[in-house]
Amino acid sequence: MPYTAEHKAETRARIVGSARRLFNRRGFTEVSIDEIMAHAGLTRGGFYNHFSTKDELYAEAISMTLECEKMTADGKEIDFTLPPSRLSEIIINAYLSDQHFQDIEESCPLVALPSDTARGGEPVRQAYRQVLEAMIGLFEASQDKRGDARRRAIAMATLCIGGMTLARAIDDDQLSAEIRHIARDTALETGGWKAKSSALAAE
Amino acid sequence: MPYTAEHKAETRARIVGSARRLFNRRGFTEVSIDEIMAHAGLTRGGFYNHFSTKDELYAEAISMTLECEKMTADGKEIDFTLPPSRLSEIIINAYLSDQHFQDIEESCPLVALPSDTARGGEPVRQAYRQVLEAMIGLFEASQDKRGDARRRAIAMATLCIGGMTLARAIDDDQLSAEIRHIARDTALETGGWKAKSSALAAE
DNA sequence: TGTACATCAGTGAACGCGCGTTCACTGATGTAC
DNA sequence: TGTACATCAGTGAACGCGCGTTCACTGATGTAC
Repeated sequence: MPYTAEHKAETRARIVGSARRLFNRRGFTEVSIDEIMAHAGLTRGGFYNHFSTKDELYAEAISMTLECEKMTADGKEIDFTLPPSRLSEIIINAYLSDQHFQDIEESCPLVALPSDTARGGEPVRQAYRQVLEAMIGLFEASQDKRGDARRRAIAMATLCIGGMTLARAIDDDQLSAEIRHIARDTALETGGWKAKSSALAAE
Repeated sequence: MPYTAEHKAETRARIVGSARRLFNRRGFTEVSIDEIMAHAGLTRGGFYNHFSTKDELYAEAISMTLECEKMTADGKEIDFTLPPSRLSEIIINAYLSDQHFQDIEESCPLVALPSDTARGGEPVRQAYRQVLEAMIGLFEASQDKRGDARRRAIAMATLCIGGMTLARAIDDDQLSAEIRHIARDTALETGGWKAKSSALAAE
């Protein structure tokens, strides 16, 4: 067997990674297979050695978030061995941060691609749900000493994703920051943490 | 002058309305000018008598929500002369309802097109912001007897839009309903109203 | 009131272009001997 | 250890197709006389 299985897996992962970044920036349909392959250092035709159709790639580009847990906060990698409560607090702050607001390519797909996913087929929407459930599960684990854990976790996730989605869609950076600060503080309060700067966020 | 000015304005409005419905369902770039014109009862070429480019249409399709206040709740038109507090309560319930979840074509563009808008030019993002500000303003007016009115209003808007956006993106109707119920109840509580069915929403 | 005319909303063929996908190929690689 | 070979990851030209936009046109209409 020429070329190892790892070689093929690595190439495949490189294609998915390239697609993820391009999709985050421009959406599923506006990115061509040509571009995805070029960014992965390959040429057009080879795509079909790894995927049978472009649609197949959408779900993988979203699911990738579950595998590579290389999320960062303040430039440092997030330590996933921290206790759930501390971890969730860090994630809420990172999620609605300036850094996540600006770094579209490395964005969480839940923020970058909700409309594209809603119009997509079953596999993409399943992948999107799985990433969302992972986020909700993480928040829920941080609430185990309080009642209504799941309810709070879903409210927190909605505030994080919804807040950043709105911030990205509008043309006014000041309003974007205000929405992100309020979403962050409300999510933190919902989870039982102290809001960072409610007064500052209002102006 | 052949054809009245109203005739041209009506045709133009028909094109924008046709575009609005198609965009809500499939997004900006996946809808062709051919389709938009056909749904408006016209042919391809005439488009450029009304708009100089396809991009110009995006902003108008979103702004349209501000003009035609024909929102409905439980099948009835919403009465915008109601006091702000009662009006906001009705709108939150309508926003996260089954009806709004299912009726994609007549959807609020804030839910249907956030990703498309984030990738769009300045005019689209301005239109999106104006519709969002109208929603925030309406919620803010309902809070005038309470402190932190704007903060609460932005949290309510984020829960409404974020909750419905997530509900539309996933492949599990039960989880969609759970998210919508929790977003609705949390928004209602944030505004000082009674939640409808917190217990039921949890399961 | 009736008619000739100028206007311009609407038509539909045509343009260049880039897309997703196919396919015959090529050449780097691991394996058998 | 060295070599011939089979495999298949990757190549790039080609396919049919639909897009946004242009343009010469046509014919319904309001207006001037």
